[in-house]
Amino acid sequence: MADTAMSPELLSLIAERFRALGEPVRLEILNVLRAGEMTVTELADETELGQANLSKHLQLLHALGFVTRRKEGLYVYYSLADSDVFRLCDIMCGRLGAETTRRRRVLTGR
Amino acid sequence: MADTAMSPELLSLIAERFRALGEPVRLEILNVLRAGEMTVTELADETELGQANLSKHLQLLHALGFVTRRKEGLYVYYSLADSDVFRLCDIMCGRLGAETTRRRRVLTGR
DNA sequence: GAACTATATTCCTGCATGGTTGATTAGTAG
DNA sequence: CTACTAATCAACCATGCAGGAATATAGTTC
Repeated sequence: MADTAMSPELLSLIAERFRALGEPVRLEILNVLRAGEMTVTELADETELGQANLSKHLQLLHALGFVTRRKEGLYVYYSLADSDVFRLCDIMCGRLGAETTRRRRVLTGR
Repeated sequence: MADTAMSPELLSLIAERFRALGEPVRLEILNVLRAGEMTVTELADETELGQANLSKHLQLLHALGFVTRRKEGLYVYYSLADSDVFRLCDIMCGRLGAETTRRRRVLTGR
């Protein structure tokens, strides 16, 4: 792993996943799923998203491995694949906190 | 932090930061900066990006606290603000690895 | 002052993608 | 079989944003 390691392909794959999390509604979906597995309609209720729209987001999250699907009769149950998302969010939240202090330091004249 | 914690505002702030990393060229910029602080033109050489384009990406990365700036004479030196980005990428890479094994398991018939 | 360089900003174009609506496919119940 | 529901798919529109060209700003040197 020298300086300029990281092939363009790998960077694209990583970016693709970050981008998937770069949409508030998708984060919300994942956040709602913390409560446990849910059907699409339950999720639609919780998130106030249109069904088709929600379905598309779920396809994407599933394709990228953020959620798992389980079909049972008429229903499809979605659930979180793992807790990585929240580890990632925690780091981002830490950054937000740091940003605020930094900004305050600037305002108060260092 | 109950079930449906996470205000929409917070979700947006987090998403905004994920989205910033959801662009291959920005990841590349950050990756190149691992070698140490650099001027815009040096970065332009390394990344093969246009100056205006690069500058815009740098503004964004700076606004979100991923890089720091230091002006010296005519030059502006950019450098990584911290190593969070790579912690984040590491997690994503871990996910990529898991994905591959998962896919392989499916192909080989579980 | 003028001439030059490095960086930032503005404007424009094209593409990617989120959201909606309406069909379409699975699965159930009668 | 038909009638119904859940979920996905397809086509569309509107917005956002990456990229590039031209312009503007800051700093240097003469």
